[in-house]
Amino acid sequence: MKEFPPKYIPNHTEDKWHKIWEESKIYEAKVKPGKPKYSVVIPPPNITGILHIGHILNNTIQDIYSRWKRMQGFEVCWVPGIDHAGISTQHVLERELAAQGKTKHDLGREKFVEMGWEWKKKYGGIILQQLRKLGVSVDWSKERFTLDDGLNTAVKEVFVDLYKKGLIYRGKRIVNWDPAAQTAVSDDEIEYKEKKDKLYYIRYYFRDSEEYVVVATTRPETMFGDTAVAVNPEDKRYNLLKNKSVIHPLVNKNIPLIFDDYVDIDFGTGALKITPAHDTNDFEVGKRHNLESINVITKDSKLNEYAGEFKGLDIFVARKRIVEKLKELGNLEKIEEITHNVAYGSKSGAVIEPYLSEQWFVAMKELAKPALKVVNDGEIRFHPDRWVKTYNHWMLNIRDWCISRQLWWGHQIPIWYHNSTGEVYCATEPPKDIENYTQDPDVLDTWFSSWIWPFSVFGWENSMNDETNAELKYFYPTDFLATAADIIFLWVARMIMAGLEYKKEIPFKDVYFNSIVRDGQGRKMSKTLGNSPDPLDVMDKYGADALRFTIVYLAPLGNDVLFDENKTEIGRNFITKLWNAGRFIMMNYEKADANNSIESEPDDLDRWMDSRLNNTLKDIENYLCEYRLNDYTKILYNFVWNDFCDWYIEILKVKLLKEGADIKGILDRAKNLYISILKMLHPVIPVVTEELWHIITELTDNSSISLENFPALNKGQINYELESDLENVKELITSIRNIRTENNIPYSKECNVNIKPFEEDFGNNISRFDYFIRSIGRVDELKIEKTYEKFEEQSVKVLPKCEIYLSLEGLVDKEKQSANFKKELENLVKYSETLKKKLSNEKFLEKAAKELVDGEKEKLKNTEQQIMKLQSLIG
RNA sequence: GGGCGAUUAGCUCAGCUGGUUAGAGCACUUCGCUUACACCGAAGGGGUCUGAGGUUCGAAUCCUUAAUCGCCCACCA
Repeated sequence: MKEFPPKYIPNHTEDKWHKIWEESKIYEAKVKPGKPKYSVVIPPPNITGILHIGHILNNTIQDIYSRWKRMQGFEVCWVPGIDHAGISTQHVLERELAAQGKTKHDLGREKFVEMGWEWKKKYGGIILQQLRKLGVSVDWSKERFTLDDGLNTAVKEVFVDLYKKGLIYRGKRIVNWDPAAQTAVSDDEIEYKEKKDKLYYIRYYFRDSEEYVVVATTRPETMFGDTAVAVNPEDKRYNLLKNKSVIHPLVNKNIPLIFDDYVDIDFGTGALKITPAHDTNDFEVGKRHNLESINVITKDSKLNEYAGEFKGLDIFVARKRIVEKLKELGNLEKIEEITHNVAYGSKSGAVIEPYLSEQWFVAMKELAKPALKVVNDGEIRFHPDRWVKTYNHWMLNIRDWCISRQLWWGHQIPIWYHNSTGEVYCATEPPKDIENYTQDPDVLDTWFSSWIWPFSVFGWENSMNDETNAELKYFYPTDFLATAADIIFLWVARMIMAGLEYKKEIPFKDVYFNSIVRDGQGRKMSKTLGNSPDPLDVMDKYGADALRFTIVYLAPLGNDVLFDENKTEIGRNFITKLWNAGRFIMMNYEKADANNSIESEPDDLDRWMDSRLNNTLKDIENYLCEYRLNDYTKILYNFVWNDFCDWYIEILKVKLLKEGADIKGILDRAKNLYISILKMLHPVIPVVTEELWHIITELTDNSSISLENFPALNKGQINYELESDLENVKELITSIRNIRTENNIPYSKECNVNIKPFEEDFGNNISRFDYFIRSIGRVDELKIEKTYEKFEEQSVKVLPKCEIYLSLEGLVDKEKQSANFKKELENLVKYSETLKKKLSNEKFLEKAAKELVDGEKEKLKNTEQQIMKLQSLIG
């Protein structure tokens, strides 16, 4: 027998198994015709990212399903990878250059991109390295990068195809401009924050008149782009002013007063300046009234030549100067303090400017239609399903997707312009006479490569290789996607659209939106708050399995998780308990050698445990199918701790001590149960179960529990009657212990106990278990008989089906006991009254199910019997 | 402004399609080194389920409404 280590040392064991698993390539997936497959693609973490607690939850969930399905005989393929994260990475690179006093222009595009690849080589895989610590069973041989050659080919193919279908077009639109990153960003990359600001009321005078209209603005610097002042046509105040013009306060020009429904009569003065180039709504108004759009701000948010004397000033500086000037000129009516939402780039933190520019767009309406259908028809299922509503709302109001970014790091748009004719050339390869063409300098939004992730990772490059690619054919569509709900539009919806467009098939069947992890006070984890514990530290301190178990245990489907580092004790303590249970079983084998007893048959206790095990197995299957992962861990936690350790092992101790016990037989049965438990737990705590399995089975090769079969449900072993008998026995034992505690009887002292059942049947039933009532109840003599006369020195407890008498040689605390009786009696009387009331209700008897009524009658009978006994004891 | 979710013991949460004298873990109290485990064992105390209406024989569970907290979407100068 191998030595069973007294303590589990996570770090060492985890490193060992992670290495063995990776080297023996057991998680590499192959095309196996005829064998069912289960495939998952990882949500590729950002190249610039580092592991946080959210990743732990997300990847543990994927690992649980991968391991579970693998143990159920599926060919499991879980593809890892990373995202090139356009804006973030460019930001990091530029910051690095800035530290050397350089800009990207000093390097030039080619060198800059090279620098990106160098950086990727050096740091890009950090997060995947960190993920290895978690013990994920991904197929490392299939690792992909959203900017690798294969992805690049696929991205170009999709772009060209959509362009040829007319779904990609170029247009001059107001986009969200990030002046720090100097690129367009999508709506989804913006955060709104409340900010205190000033609202400036400015007079626009009518020509040759003392009359004026007042408009309010928070951004006076854009007024050089004003091309109208608008009021609502229904607004009586302005009725008489049709066809009039006002004078621009700073530029000597007329601007028309126009009438448009968009203007809110009740807000401010009811008049609004229209600056089409710098506001989305103004742009729409401008289009309706054929107004000119004048862009007055440069890409780096300075005023341009339209601003006259203010040209070249940063907009925030210009704002102050312009206000001063307006004051001088007498055009400033007043300034109000207001709080409003301001848009910030979620990556750069800079204030986002609405900016008019040429960008590339994907027309989304047609792509969205089939994608809506598959989700509403249930072909793709969301968990929890309330996200379908959110999805529908967005998809029905979908807007065209701005896909061009003015960056260098990313997939450059496969568009070339003829140098002299300006003709547009779009193809996956450059034009032959490349010297006459210039490629569009922009790159594609990062999500343009992410949205084809589920099929591009399997080698999809174009519709041609679609047919011939065996991996793609076998593994697509994938089965499961676990992700955070905040990228439902950015990523999930778009993957569905791309999958349907290019594979004519959904990209995944089940989507699990995992919880958002918050800190102990419910605050979002954030760098600035410093409330996000480093998962590597936590894993180092408690073990990766402990963290995995804890985070899943705490994460209910659809709700947030409040995570505190010290909560990891839940998982750590559980693992220790599991470890020691195994250690106990193995320790006892030593005693088996000298033992020459005959083989024993399984007894009621074994049958009870088999029943509990299969019930647990049944629940596990349901929970995992319903994506209730916290329930999966919870039920195992309770099963192992309560049923297996607290009762089964405790009773086992008694059985082992019995004269002539079949020690080996008893332990073998326990060991088999324990191995089943290890397998049931393996998906969530892979390393410790692997280690224990090897110790227990004494396997020394590189075989793995993760390749074993998951325990199969045997419904025939479920025995509710026996389980309820055991519940009664447990209640009896608990009551005996209770009496002992109340009378301060030391553990070492055994007592004599008489159980007086109200019914013969009950007595017969429990007398089967008398040997362990005696031993774990610390009972010397146990009598179970209906007729028993009590002596003086005894303590009594009345249960629903029997009385318990415990002899005390010493003193019985009679006062305490009768106080207890009275209290109990009070409760029972109250209870019996509610039962009586219920049972005397005609309608209840008439309408409620028969079993329910009978159940209530039974309860009343028991309760009244208890009451009678108690009364006689008091009296 | 629109939508979604939450509100159950001191804390964190279970309680699925209405019928349990409302459960768990942590914390708390009192014992306890007993053939694994003090990261442990035993026994206990503690809540009427945010408020108000309603449906029902019966509601923590369904409906209406209010309050509080949180998230998402839109954004009015």
